[in-house]
Amino acid sequence: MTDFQPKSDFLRILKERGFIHQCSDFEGLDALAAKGKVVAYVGYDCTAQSLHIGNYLTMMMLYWLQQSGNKPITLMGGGTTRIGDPSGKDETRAMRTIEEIDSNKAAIKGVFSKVLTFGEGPKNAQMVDNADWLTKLEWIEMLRDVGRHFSVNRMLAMDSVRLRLEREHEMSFIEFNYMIAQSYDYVELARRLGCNLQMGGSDQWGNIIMGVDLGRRMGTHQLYALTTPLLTTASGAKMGKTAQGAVWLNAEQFSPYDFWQYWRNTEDADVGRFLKLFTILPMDEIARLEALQGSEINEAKKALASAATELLHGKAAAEAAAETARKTFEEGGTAASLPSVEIAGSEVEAGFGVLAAFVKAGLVPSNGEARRQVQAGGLRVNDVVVADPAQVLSPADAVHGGAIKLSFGKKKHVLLKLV
RNA sequence: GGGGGAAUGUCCCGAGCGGCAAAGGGGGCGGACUGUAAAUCCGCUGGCUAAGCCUUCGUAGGUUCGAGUCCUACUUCCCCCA
Repeated sequence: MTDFQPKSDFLRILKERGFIHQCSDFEGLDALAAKGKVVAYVGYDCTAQSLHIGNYLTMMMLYWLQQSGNKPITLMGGGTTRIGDPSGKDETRAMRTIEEIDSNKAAIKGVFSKVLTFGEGPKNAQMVDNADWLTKLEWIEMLRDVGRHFSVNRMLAMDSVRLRLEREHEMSFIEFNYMIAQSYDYVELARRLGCNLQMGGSDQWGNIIMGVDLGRRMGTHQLYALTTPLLTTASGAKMGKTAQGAVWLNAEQFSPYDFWQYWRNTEDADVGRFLKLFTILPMDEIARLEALQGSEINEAKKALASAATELLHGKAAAEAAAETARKTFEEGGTAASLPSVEIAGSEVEAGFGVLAAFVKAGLVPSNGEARRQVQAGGLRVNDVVVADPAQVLSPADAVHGGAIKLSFGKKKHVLLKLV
């Protein structure tokens, strides 16, 4: 890969921005891309109410694909999610109900239009759902047409299966079939939409390659595979995890402000890499930001946060988040746009315990945790450290335009609004 | 089908002579230091109407003043034999 010099814009951009981990055939794919004839898809699981940062990476690949004159397809895994992908998992996840999957699917769909342009045109993005064909298959027919092309010997050698077997962890038959379903998806999309490239995370390599292989055996045009590297931070942690959980792409589950903060807190060593992967800033601008040293790197982090947030949540949301952060951190003031939680004024008049207030604000999960944090000096009311767990809040504390500012640690702030 | 072993703090791994809210580690959170970074150091890491009370060790019973620890049955997983 390192010595391959792509001629097409698509692969050139992906390569210089660090999206490429493995590809089944660089030359072949490059030739197609140069002619704008790539129709690529990425499959998305419907296991949660929102996609997360890992998915953002493949969405960016689809973005560059479309920008370079090719056609992107987003595949909703309405069918495959009913099976459950065993790749990279030690144990079977809880089975999801069909209602749950459908509800997740509905919640996820909207996010793609933030980055891709959908429509009927030949280069417009298209969304499909594999439930449309997978749920209609006939068992015997499926075995004869598709099943005969799969070697169980090879399937057993796949990482997703082998690792389970080696560790003597259970793998049920339904999961064993996941790769067949995914391979079949690829062939189906090749036939229906002329799809010729499947992209995904590096853990999907095996599944994708199986699809390429199935296509050859079933007589489709040549199919290609392209994967991105596993996302980790410079210090080795899995990306996308925060105190609250995953970094979701839906604003309802992870606010634009939190999203902005997530990128703002990037480790120094990751800034350049993330700018290339998660923003569409031009490469020379990234090179300039990357060259910053010492505390100047903070400028690069702000640029990263704003650019990434703008792409996903829009310019207004990104600017608001940046402004809130500036007031909060650089001026030490209180921005009215900090996340807020409402509380009945009457409740506070009667005297409201600090511990309960922090729980109410959602900053700590329990009274006990709040109590511990008081001991550790981690809680502040209106920027004053809470020293006494028995402290009581009153309406007089609502000094920020009818709100009390509660802080947990240095970075998490919530306004408790009296109503 | 027969024999043996294992399930622990609902994030994970993992110790646990009958007195245990239960060792240790990872992870996480907070504090100090900084640049809203990393590294390092310190503290915390079941709930509550909190010097007390309540609920936890696969499930259900039992023995005992007292059970994660002993007994019985059941569930699940692993290993060996057939």
